[in-house]
Amino acid sequence: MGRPKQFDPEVAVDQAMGVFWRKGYAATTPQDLVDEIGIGKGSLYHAFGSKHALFERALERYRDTQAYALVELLGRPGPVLPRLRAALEALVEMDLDDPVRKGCFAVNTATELAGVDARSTELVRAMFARTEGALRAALEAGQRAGEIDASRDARAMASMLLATVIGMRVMAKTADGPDQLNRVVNAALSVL
Amino acid sequence: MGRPKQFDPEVAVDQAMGVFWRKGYAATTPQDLVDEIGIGKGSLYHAFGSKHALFERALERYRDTQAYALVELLGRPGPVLPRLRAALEALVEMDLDDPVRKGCFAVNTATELAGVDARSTELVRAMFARTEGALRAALEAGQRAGEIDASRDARAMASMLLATVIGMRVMAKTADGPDQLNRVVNAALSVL
DNA sequence: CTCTTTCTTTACCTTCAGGTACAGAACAAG
DNA sequence: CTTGTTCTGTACCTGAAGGTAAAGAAAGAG
Repeated sequence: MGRPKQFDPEVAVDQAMGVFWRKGYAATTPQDLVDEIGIGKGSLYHAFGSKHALFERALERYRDTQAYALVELLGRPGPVLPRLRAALEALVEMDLDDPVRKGCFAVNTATELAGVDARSTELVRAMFARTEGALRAALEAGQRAGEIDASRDARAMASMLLATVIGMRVMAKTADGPDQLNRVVNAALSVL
Repeated sequence: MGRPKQFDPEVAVDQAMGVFWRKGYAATTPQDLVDEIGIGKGSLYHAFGSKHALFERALERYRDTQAYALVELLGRPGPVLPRLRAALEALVEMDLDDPVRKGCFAVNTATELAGVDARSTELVRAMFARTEGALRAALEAGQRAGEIDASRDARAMASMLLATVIGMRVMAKTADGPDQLNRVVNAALSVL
């Protein structure tokens, strides 16, 4: 009962995610949010409580959509190396094709809020850990299939690949062309 | 002539760098700056013009001290691989020993301001390029000395190492112990 | 057709960001 | 010892951040 909402909260969180992702937490104002979502400030605060609470929901949404997509892609069946290459190339293409170069929301949040906001820090840490786990699982599958030298430490390689991916996504924000990032992808895969 | 300054602008820029590095650009207020530097707001604006101008000077100072230190370390004579390991381990130790986990100021600025502030973006791009160049020079020296397989593409390895270093410094902000980062260092060096 | 509940709108509030203005203080030149 | 110049301190300003309050609108319950 009661008056029904004039907007879909899930959609609103999605739109808020876009703003926070583009501008960062501190630089995003309530005005930016209501402009993007298209509702009044009253509704915004009635539905979400605070800018910070909405940010958390946006970050969770990122985890459940974007971050999950990478994990899912890595977990598919079939040969590992081509899948890994496809995943990295897809990230590079996504990042460079984006006209505003938002990069990775988790990485942006790590640099802005780690140590400042415990909940956000934890969400980012968990996303990193999940990605690392997916990389490790893929590498181990490749080792079992004989695609990858089984004497190498899959866990260490996964950590390094995670660092490489994170670094790439930062570099995508300043890179002027695809060459640098393509070199990273090729070098990273050539050592497995 | 005229009244002499009561403070050393170089020192003030250094202190400002600390604040911006810790909190980021948007989250730093003029009040934070005058509190840290210990001068009045009048002096602050008289000496530096604007928050943004001071930020640029702080970023340049970072380049000339911190970023340069890494390049210098990589450029020293002697065997390359131990030097590379020492450099990476020093970064990890620095990042983890820092109680506020500031990470890398250039990386933080890349994620916060790339695409928003052209001058800062360019400064960061230049720092990345310099570091990449130093890595490449070190790798090529290692190849000439027979320490590193000369058939490998030094440029691509340098790009990958740059990405790895950047990624490591982001991960240092959320990592709860040194294990993950040590794995990254070991894996990165084991593939050269 | 009222009552209750939930949402929307508009207005409003407090604090502070980011910066300016101006009067006075500290120098050097002449 | 005045004059011109640069620095300092205090006061002040405008706008907006982040959020609250109150009144009215839209639904279902009975």
